[in-house]
Amino acid sequence: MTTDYTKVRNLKEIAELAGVSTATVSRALTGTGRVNDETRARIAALAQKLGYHPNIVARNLRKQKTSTVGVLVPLGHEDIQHLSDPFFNAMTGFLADALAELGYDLLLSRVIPRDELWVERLANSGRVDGVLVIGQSNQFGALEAIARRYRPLVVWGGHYPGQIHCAVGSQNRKGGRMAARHLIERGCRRIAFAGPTEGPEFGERFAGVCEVVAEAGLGDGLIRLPTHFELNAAYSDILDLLRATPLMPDGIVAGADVSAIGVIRALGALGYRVPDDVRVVGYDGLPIGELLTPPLTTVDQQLRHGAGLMVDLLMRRIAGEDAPGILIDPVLIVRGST
Amino acid sequence: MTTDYTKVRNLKEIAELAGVSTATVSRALTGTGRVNDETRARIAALAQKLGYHPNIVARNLRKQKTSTVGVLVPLGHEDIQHLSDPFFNAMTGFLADALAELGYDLLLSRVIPRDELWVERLANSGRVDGVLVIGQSNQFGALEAIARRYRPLVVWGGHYPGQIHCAVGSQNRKGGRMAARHLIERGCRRIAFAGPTEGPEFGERFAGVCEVVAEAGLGDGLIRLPTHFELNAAYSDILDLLRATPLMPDGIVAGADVSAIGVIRALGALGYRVPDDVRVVGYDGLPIGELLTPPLTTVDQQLRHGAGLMVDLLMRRIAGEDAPGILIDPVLIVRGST
DNA sequence: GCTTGACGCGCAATCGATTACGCATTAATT
DNA sequence: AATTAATGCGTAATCGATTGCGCGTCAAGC
Repeated sequence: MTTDYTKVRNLKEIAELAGVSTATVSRALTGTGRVNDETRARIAALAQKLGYHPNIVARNLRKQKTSTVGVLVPLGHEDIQHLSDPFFNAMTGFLADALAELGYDLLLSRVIPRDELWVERLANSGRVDGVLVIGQSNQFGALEAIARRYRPLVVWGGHYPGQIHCAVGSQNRKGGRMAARHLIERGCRRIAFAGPTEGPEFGERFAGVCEVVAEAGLGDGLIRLPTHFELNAAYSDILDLLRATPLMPDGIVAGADVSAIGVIRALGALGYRVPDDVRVVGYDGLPIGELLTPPLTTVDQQLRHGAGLMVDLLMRRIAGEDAPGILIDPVLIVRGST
Repeated sequence: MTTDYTKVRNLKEIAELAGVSTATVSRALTGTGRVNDETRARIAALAQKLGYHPNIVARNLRKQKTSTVGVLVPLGHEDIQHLSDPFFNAMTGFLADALAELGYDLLLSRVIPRDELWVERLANSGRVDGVLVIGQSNQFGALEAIARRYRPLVVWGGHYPGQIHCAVGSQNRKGGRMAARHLIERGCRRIAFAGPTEGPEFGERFAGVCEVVAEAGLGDGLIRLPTHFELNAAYSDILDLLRATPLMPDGIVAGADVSAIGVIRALGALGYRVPDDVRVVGYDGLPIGELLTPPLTTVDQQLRHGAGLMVDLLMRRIAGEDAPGILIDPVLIVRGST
């Protein structure tokens, strides 16, 4: 079958060529409504021959439905942070897989939230049926406000008392505890937490570490190493902090795998060996952790599973159901870095 | 300022409340056309107060322009291959960064090409101003046909004589040569190529390796280890192939970094040490290569730069210019695996 | 032979915003 | 004072597809 590729722009042109109305062409091509089989076949053949593709924008406008989901990455104050960050990357990849499975497309938008409206601008733009947000960043309040009036919204992040917005995430405090306990079991006595301590998720992880350290009677040895999130920034931060610290840690919990990589590099640069001199635990369970030198012990948030849950919840919310959030049980994966 | 969030759905409602026509509201909010300053301020305040957001779908339909770029990942016959593959992931991340820089959004669509229309379905859907395709896969012919009638299209992939579609990629044959030459300089005498050999890009890389091996008079030692692209599949493929091969290679060029990781794992599983027993070179220059055990020597395609070029070319093509493709000079990054 | 209903299809409204055109009103010009 | 120009804003068409309503035709039912 040859294809003509005459410029067929819309239904109307096909309708004229077929000698029917646009309504009939629409019904014939979408398979809805009653159309004579012969007519339908004729129209379908014509459309195929002329290389016609429906204008999805027009369809979306009319149907008020898009089969597209928006994915937003709020960058908070970390302006440097890129979408190409391994965590966001892994997450968007998993989300894309899960959405593709259901025939949904993914509209990716990086946002630097300046006002309370950063979600709604996309949500109410008519371009998406629902919105997924990766990370609560410093936008917890904004997310609460938005969730009150926009239902098809699912966030990757933590759960807090009275929280309104639907979130999927791991039990951060528990994860923090697991990491700290593991280090103590390995014999560490001077535990440090490295990474951002702002934001609800990091804050909880840090809190979990604090609890365990205190319970073990090692409170005096707790060292706080506040760093940026991003790999290179974390690297130089930690370098400075370790040089300055009066008390060198023998075990470090990093707030994220990406930070852990920075930590391990900095330790290497300062001549410390991992895990011999200092043991390091990450947090996230990124696929690359397994490939590192040494392979990274980490608190696995099971991101692929989490992405699947997010999409599942979102679909139920798009359908009108008031699906509640879910917490994932973190799993400690012990590898070479401890 | 309090925000009401009465359900304001469209311009019309604002127009009624403001006592003006929708035309005026539109002009006031977009800043086009002549509107009295006072009226404009009044309308803007009202819109802000009521939490109004324009319906972008309607705007796109009317303006025939979307500020959105489609990114397509053709999966060829590799049905297993996910969007979460590190290569696609890195690439989409870089593209997202470059597009965000220009205020464009990214519509991600995974495609399994069944017919010649997989690009046009998106291109002519009215949802995007242009299309980026990551990888030529087995769709070279289809891309040629499409490029003939759809201009705002840029592909990541190779260049071939008479090629019509605009592509950005590295000089694959040259890259293959660099990798092979490096192994020979390191003393390797039995060179293997591991990875897919189908598809234009891999084919050229393989060809480059062949040339150098032949020029060095080592043609008899050339070993071909055809594997799948994906990490785990490559791992098991290469495991079988190495067990079966009569001639064990002492240097392996992998067609891609992802394949290289599979190769290194398989070698480890069989008790070979890298680089002591076998040296391995990857191809791509993925960020994770640096973090591997051992760090991966690789032919760097400079993906971030390439993504920037793709976006740049696409913008020029959207503007009507007939921008030609560009080839990136690959750079050999020597690390621990050789 | 008349009624009923299924079928096939067209008419026209609709989704929400943009914009060409034109009509008043007011200000500037000679 | 008359003419011209600038300003402010409304009317209505437009982008391209979907769909409720209704009309005509033909076959089945009684």
